[in-house]
Amino acid sequence: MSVTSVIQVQVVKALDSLYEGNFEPGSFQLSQTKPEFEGDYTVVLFSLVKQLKKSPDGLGNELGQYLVANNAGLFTAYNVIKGFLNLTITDAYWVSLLQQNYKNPNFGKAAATGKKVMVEYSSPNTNKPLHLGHLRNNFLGWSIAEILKANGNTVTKTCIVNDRGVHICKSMLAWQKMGNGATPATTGSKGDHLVGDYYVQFENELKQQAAPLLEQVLAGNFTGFEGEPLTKLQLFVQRINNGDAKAAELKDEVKELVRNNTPLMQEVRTMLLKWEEGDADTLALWKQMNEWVYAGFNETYKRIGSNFDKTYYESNTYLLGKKTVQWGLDKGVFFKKEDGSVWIDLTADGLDEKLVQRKDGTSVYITQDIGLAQDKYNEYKMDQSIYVIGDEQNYHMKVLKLICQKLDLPNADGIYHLSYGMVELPTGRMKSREGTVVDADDLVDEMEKISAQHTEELGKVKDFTTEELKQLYHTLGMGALKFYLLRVEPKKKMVFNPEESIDFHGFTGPFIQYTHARIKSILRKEAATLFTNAPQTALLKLEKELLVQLEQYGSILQQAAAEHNPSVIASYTFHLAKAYNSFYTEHSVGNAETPAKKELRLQLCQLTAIIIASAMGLLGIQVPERM
RNA sequence: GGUCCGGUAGCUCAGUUGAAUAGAGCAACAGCCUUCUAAGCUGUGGGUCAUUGGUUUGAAUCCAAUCCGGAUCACCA
Repeated sequence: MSVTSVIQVQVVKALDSLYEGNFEPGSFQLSQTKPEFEGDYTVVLFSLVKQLKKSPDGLGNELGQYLVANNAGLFTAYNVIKGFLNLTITDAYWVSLLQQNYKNPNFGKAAATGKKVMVEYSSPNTNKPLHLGHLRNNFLGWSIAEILKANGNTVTKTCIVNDRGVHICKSMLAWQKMGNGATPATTGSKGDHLVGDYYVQFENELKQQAAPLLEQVLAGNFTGFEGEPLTKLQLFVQRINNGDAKAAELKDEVKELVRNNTPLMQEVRTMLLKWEEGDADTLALWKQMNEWVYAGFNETYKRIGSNFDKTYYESNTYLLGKKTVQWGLDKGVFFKKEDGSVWIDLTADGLDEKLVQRKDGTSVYITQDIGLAQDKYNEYKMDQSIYVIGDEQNYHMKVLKLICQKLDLPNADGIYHLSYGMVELPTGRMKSREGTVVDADDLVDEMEKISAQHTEELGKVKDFTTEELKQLYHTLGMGALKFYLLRVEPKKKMVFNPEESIDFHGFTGPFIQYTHARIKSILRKEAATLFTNAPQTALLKLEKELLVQLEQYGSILQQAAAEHNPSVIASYTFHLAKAYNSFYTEHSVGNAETPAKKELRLQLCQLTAIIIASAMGLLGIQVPERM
């Protein structure tokens, strides 16, 4: 049980015996005492003052006296200042906590709850390599899965690979037209990059084809267009020419319509139809190119430490929602329009009418997602299903959950969208069409290079073998990168400036890794004298501050899981490392004043190292023995 | 236009279930290595918590309005 829970219980007991009323741990606030006051934890008295109609001073003193008198092992002193009751915990309590846990590798982690959770993350398209945005997604998904495990849940990590559709057909078509049979082997390119290059080539070609057509359309010549696109174009162009305030947006719409009317896009659509019909040549090419991509992805995943228990492929799941549509119609949750298309009315919930099946009978994105959600549940029967997806899909995920709830699916209430903000450049969003995307492989290379540079400058590991150095550079580079992306609250968008390299000082991964290496250096030297005396001794200020922080790890793990927020752990671990470093510079472990002091400090070192390694592990970050 | 999210130090961010004088890191400046790793430690300066009004003993935090930035509102995925 955490210290705060213990205190809460004792305060409730005290209140019950001193006053009339119904008290529970939630009746008052308990917080850590601010450093400028005497004490460890503080009861905020205002809510009780109101309830009991007593003066803050009177209540504080009565409560403080009672607590100290009746909990000799727990409280040693109290003081009351302006409605705050500051309580000092006995050193004996802290020391015994340390002694019981200093070699417990599972300190802070919860026992099994029997709950099953699925975390879906990464979910790449197979037409281009992973970029910085995917990294945030991967790190978040992996980390939240581990955090949930640490809280006693059974977790399944999954990935849905978007391996079919217009996007991959674009790469396929460009490769057919311009590839001359190039393969990763003949070009020496990583498979995902090779396929991505053809995607870029397609987009360039498309741009060229669309440019004269766009000019023609903007000049009012709509030859070659018919039906709905024609009506839209005529309207939009007219509005642009009339100086509409939204001219820029309208022009984008026009551009999109024009692009879709080019011969190249016709070819892509033909190819997609062939794929759907099962055309052998098309399927063979599709399979071949996807395999190149998977080989590339696997290399990157291995490097960044992403892994999945189960991988779904969209080509296998995209038809799954179809039978649900009929079922939803039968239940009266969906309705059919005259043209045969199927919809759900969400206007009562403040949303719109949403299409779930096209008039031609094919299913749309949301329908596929409903189908996949059912499929997942049938196989895993999980209590919660977390989707790590960017915030541009907030609306989509809201709709998905709502539809599942209206269909009364057993998995519906467990759907949780872990939404995260985009990673932007100082110039704005990354745009693949404009080539401003920060490539994941390049970035990892860069981080390892910088790590090597720093390490060489400091010259502390000159005896390392080449292999050990390589490992260290990777550990440090990934530590810096992962920490950088995870230290910010997920839902906030963040800016990455490629000009300023990611830092290695201050609130960073390497700072914490360094702290760990420092501790290990001591423990290597002092291992022989470990723990022979009883470290019953009074705590110095910095010793206690460190210990108080160590104790909080369990609560931090709970908070991180409850909020689905790894940045809570990043923040905590940084503060812990800071507390350790302050302690370290002020007090010697090896040359401690007495043997008992030495042992106490060694135990502090040991538990700090355990928690740093554990916490960083939950962020997917390794900690080195030396650096 | 509707809905949602954000706005805190020069920069990047904590703090948002209301509570003591709003905190870190980076950058700037001043100190600290004959002693366990200086990727460290200690200190200084830096704030109209977007704005206005409200609720409250008490508001960065809750409510309302406004301003700024972003996302989304496809028979795309």
